[in-house]
Amino acid sequence: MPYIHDDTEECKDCHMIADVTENELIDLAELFKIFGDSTRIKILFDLFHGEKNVSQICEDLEMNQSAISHQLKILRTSKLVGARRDGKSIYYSLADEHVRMIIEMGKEHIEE
Amino acid sequence: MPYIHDDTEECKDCHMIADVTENELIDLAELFKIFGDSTRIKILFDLFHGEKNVSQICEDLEMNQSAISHQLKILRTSKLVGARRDGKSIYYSLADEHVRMIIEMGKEHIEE
DNA sequence: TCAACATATGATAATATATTCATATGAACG
DNA sequence: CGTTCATATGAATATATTATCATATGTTGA
Repeated sequence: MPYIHDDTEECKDCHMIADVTENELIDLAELFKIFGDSTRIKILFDLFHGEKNVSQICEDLEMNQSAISHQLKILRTSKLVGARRDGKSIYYSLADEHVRMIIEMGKEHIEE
Repeated sequence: MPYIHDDTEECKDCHMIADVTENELIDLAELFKIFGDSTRIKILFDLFHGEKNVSQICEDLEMNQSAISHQLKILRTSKLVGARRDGKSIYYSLADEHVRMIIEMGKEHIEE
């Protein structure tokens, strides 16, 4: 695979983005996969408005609590959202500005 | 679903990105889903270097032609790549700069 | 401590997705 | 026109993913 290298050595054949290894590409696909589900993207979008607890997210998306929790776990594991406990509730929020930017970027693409 | 509206009317409850409808979010997830497969992202990445025909892509990714063609069809349908025929070969290329930017954005997120 | 509430988790079933194999289409050229 | 090369496509299988149901964990306050 000429342009996808096993390590991060300088590539003799190409000069653009030869520093991307196969594993990095797999990670990248993994990241986009997280955004590629409508429930998860609705959750992320819901969190654009600030932090929310699980019950609020369930109400907003009109979905059952278990489904939401399962997806929140995936988002947490991928470090796309953060969580903090306050009493019985757990509040979720977007992890960083990248999340916002990636979504905005996709939005722009679609809106054309 | 307070923050996800069925139409694009002005929202009374929120002021940020209330112009996103549920269908737009589904489209957005659909777009990210395309990037969320390692074969497709390798193809897109391969095309960063300029247009290539199917055989070249197969060689670069070390994958069989049918698998590549199936994924190219998905990329074509989603308008992420363009295709032109030259004799017996069909040359594929990235459709626009957004594709490049979305990938770069994800790459940045990962590299942190 | 126990009941009530909020959230997480495991198992299951339904659905979606990717790859492979076999074959079809389509172009070039003798 | 028939063969060869390049690509596309359909069917089948294997695998991954999601939502649901039932239940577990953890927190609060009586």
